[in-house]
Amino acid sequence: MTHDTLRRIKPLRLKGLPEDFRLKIKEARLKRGWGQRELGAKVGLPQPHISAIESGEIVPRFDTLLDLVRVLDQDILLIPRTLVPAVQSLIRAQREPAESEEQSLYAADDEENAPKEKRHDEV
Amino acid sequence: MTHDTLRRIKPLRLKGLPEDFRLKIKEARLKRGWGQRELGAKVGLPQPHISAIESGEIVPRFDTLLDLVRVLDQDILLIPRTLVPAVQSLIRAQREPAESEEQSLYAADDEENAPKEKRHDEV
DNA sequence: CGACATGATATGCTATACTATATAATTTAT
DNA sequence: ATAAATTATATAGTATAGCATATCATGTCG
Repeated sequence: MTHDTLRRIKPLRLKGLPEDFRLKIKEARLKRGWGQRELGAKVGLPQPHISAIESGEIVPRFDTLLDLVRVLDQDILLIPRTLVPAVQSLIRAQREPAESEEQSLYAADDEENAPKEKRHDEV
Repeated sequence: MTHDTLRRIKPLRLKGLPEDFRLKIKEARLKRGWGQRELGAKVGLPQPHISAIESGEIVPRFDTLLDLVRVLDQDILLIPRTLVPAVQSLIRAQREPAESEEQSLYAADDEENAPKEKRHDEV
């Protein structure tokens, strides 16, 4: 019964973390030019575990998730329901380039670190 | 700097959820006049487990926590670090009565439901 | 092509969240 | 003070997150 194979064409319903959490984590990781191994190392998790979290194979403990998002310069907050839309638009506003005629002088620069080239002989 | 964590003689360093999460959950529960048993029932957890979560004895899985806060009319969001202060003051603003000369017409009414009297012969 | 980096999968083991239940300890009400 | 409700603790079993490691598949680049 719980097995409904309604695997849409798209999101591939899994039972792990909410999709937006998974996507944002992965996106933030890639934006830094980090591999799963590198991210895992920073927080003390093995690469396969990062893979399992990002793919929704497992749902991590709260503290594990918190560690993860924090090395990605994010945080997890408890938000009253009525404030959720406001907070989300705040986030979106920062995310999007702030489209006006004039570009703002400073890029919306969160976690916008140079992907930092990595050589193959580095540990 | 941050909010000086007054780890006095008391708090007895636990490994559970962050303290503010635990306190806010408990506060929201009490505000509704719910006991641990009642809260647990709404989300399918036994009372001792709620106790363990609130007291910091354990750190729950993310999905468990999410279920919990949602029946308390709250949500958990991923916030970019730079936005955290803004979001927090948004929350505080709503929390606090908005102290001005004129009171606002409508109370800052989140989760501000009548504690709903309960009689002892009720199931 | 071959060397290498990355991510996905698999296995065995350990730690612990979670379930279910009972009961003690506290708090609140009458 | 007694009863009732609420919360904390205890025990035992199950499910699964997390750890460590190896391997496979894929992609990139020289």
